[in-house]
Amino acid sequence: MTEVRVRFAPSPTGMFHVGGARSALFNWALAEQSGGRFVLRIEDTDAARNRPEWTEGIISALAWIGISGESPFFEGPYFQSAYEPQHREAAARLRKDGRAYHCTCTREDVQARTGSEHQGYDGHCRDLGRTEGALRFRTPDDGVTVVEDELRGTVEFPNEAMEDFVIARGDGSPLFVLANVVDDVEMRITHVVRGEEHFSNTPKQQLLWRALGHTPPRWAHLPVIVNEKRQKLSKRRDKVALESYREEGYLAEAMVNYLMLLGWGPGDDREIMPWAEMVPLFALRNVNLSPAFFDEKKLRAFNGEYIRALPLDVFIQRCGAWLDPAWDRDTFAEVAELAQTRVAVLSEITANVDFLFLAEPVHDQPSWDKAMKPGAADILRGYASRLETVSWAPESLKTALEEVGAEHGLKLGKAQAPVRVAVTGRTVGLPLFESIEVLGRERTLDRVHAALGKL
RNA sequence: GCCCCCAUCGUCUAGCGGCCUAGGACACCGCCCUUUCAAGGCGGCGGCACGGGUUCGAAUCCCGUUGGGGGCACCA
Repeated sequence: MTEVRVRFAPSPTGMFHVGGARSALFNWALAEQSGGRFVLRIEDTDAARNRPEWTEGIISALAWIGISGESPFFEGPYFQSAYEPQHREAAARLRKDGRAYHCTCTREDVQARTGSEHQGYDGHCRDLGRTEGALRFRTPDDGVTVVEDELRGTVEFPNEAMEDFVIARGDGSPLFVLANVVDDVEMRITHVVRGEEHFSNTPKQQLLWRALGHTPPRWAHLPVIVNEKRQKLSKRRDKVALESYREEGYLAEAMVNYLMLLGWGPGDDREIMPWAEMVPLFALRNVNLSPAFFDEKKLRAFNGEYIRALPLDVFIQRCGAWLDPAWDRDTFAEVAELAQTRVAVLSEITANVDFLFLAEPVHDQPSWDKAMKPGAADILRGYASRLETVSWAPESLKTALEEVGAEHGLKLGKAQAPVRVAVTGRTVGLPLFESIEVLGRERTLDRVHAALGKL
């Protein structure tokens, strides 16, 4: 059995996005489960739109989700631009074999002749024996081109609807459709697993594979990922950059897990599943064919699951990047466990613990108004006086506030509100008495008095 | 306009002719727990787009309709 060689071929024309990540992951799973190879090829032949930082972005984003040269299944990255000689050579060969011909027609010429902007090229230059102009591939006039897609089965494309397409520009530079095929041939790709947006190109590419004297690979076209409006995710419209999710504090493990579930499922009732368990289960034939909506809410839920599953020390370490470097890590460690069930994305850690490190709690007027109802001053005054002498532990701090509340006919739930806002600045947050314990007597008293002064 | 694909709760999916009174997850709504908020537990809401066939039997197979999506560059 020949080795499975899949590829992922992004073009560095923007931030690496979640759709690409899912395609990469599916390919990665295929390579890993079969002991094959995952070839990364950067299609950098559109100089006008490429930028080196996009290339770096792709590579680092892939590494983030576990796809990198550290794995024996990884091969590359190759850069398409380096293969231009081969592309030109292939074009020349097709020309020589009579499979392609030069054409000097402009778009306007063709439209003028066909009288329609929807009609494709009319084959005008086919037999004119031109020696310059764009190079067009001669497509069959009738019959059908049959594509065997791993997900959709046999699909027939009428050749009548396929124009003689351009494979090289007038200046001889190769076009995507050609370069892509030549590279795949060159890199001995056995399975082309890519987004559905490439499906329409497949009959053309298959014709090219054959014209070049090779057996086409197995094709599999993945459904696209859509936004809430059911349209293909767009870099301009939608939040799609993997990097932005990373920066928000999504864990790679959660992202990988979620992405794998877009269009595919392990088959049982489990969803939270580590990569290693998914790999042997993954199969192209079980991939759904309809577009999947990228639901950030669900991603969030997954991320929360993964965060909670983290050992405490790992959680503490992972929070590091989101905490102000000036904030004391030992202090943070004291409340980290309490925070762990309260953050769904790591960036949320800040709002949970900032009160411990800031000179004054964050100023939040709505929270203040909500908590400082009439009677709040009595609670704060009463609690302040007990704070002077109470034994400094959560239980006694709690009892003290319960007593103050009781004096004013308030249950703890009500009585804690003004104290919480005075101490942390917010109406919601970590358990109050543990927070106070860590904050310390002096600072707590200062804050309660400060609040009293503002009332 | 032309070519192609797709169709199970709001969303992601399980289902691959009888195990389906259609299962799970997210979201949403209750209740419990509770110092706030989470987390956790329990429960609820909610779907096979429609119409024809095939079959003893259809969410599952076929056809049509409708609805979505992708593609039609001297871009990748």
